[in-house]
Amino acid sequence: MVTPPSLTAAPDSPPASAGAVGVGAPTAVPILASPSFSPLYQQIKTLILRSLQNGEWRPGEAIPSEIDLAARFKVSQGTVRKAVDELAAENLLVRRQGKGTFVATHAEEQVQYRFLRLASDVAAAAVPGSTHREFLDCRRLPAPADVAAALHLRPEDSVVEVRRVLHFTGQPVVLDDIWLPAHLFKGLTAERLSEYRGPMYGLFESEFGVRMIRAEEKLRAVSADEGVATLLKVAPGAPLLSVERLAFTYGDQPVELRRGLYRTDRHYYRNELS
Amino acid sequence: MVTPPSLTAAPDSPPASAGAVGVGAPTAVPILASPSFSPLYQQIKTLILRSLQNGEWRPGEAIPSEIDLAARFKVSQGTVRKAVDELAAENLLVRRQGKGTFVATHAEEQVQYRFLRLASDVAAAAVPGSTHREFLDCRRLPAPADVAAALHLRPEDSVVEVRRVLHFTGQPVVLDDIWLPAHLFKGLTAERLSEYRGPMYGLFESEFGVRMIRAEEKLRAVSADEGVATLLKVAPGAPLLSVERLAFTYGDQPVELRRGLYRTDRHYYRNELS
DNA sequence: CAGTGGTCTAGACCACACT
DNA sequence: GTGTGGTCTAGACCACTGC
Repeated sequence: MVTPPSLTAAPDSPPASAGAVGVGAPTAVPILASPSFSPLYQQIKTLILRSLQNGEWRPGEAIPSEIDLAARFKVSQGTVRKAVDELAAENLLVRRQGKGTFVATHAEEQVQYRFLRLASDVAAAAVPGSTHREFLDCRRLPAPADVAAALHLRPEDSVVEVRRVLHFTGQPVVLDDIWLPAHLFKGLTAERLSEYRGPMYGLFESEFGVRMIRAEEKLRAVSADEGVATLLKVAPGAPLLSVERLAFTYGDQPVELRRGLYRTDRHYYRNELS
Repeated sequence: MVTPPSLTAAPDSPPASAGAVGVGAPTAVPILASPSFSPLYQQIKTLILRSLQNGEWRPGEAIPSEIDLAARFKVSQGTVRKAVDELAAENLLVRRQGKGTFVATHAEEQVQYRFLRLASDVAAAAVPGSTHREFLDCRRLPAPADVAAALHLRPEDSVVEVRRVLHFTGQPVVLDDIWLPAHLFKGLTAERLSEYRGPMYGLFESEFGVRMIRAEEKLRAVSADEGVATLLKVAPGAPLLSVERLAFTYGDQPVELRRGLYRTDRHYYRNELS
């Protein structure tokens, strides 16, 4: 008999000082959040996540080195490493050997358009050839019921509604309707959207401090109604790919609902299964 | 000066005995495949992959314990662990604490329909409610040019062509045309397909030794032609989701081309972005 | 050169599953 | 209890980047 199973409270466990708990002896003493066991590296991961959320490190910046983090959390470098590994696997951090570990961003070089899965039938490269964004509308309005439900808003909350068209090589391909919680995006206008160079999520990061972490999409095939047909320059009734996206920021909080209609006569939506 | 950079040939490196290379001293001595450096755990990963491909361990079976593998490859348990971790992340292996590490399979409990991304608008659960598979056709024929190209076959090779309809809760939802290299699927008939309980890829594993590892899909919206409309019980011209899948086995070898048409009036194709 | 992430080892202990 | 994967540590060395 040593310790009761699945409850390994250290006899001399110190009061939770800064969050994580150190080890006294050469043996690890994981802190226990109570009945549910949580490994040390998971707790470290949560702490790093919190710092990311708090904006302690901004997108694109380097976070402290593993050695520094290990000292700060009073754990071994290997434990920090495992936490960072998982955050990198979730695309929240980016490791660069010899340089450091950086906060992921949508507003950067290669990994642009992380969430856009459209590819061209002809162009070998992805989409970014000659892209043009046309913003048709940007207004504040009370949240429609379905939008409020998806974004976890109250019926009296308001949202920003954006409508835009994406053109590739001169052709309209994507029509997006986008809803954002108005209280998070004060001052968002069609003009600022038009002026900004780079992906929309980059602007959201730098101007509003809202970082898109992950998203869920629901795809369907639909027929173009007349208004949509005109905007996308297809015949009424033409088949379009409907992509409904719910995007989340830290803590699985939904912060964007997007309903897109894609022309798929010259492009396709690519996906990888494994 | 110790060793020339990026070329760390061990002075006493033994001839590649069984594959991996041991360490003489308490210090690791990674073998080098030549100019391109490859960490030890990557080499171990390749060796495990080879054993999987050779069928040394069958789908669903347990592979040797980490300790055994470490002894076999003459590396530390930690190095084996990292190799296995990556293979588990790629869904080739499944770790089960306390029990062992198992070869992933499509023919098993929960993880069934790993590659089917359809979800129902109503049913909370995924699809597997009341599913019925109807096989319309299964024949051998010379590979059409596009199919041959996708599957890396020569024009004179032949393929097995399968046509089937998937029904959920009594309704036809999916029409699939499937092409398989005939030389890998000798003896595949509509009857055997109908008799088999469980996912098609499960039958491919157990009966033909072909394991689907990953797949690429291209999605588009299309209009139903008359033949398809009849089979899926929709109006001609109705929008359908077109899903073209190329599935790969070990070594990125393509072994299945599938063209699916999905009704998306009561179901949708779900996807996760991160 | 120093600093960063990346690899590897050896050993201890914990959580889980079976018998 | 035994054996499995899971966690944690400490220390050594390697590879890459930039001063």
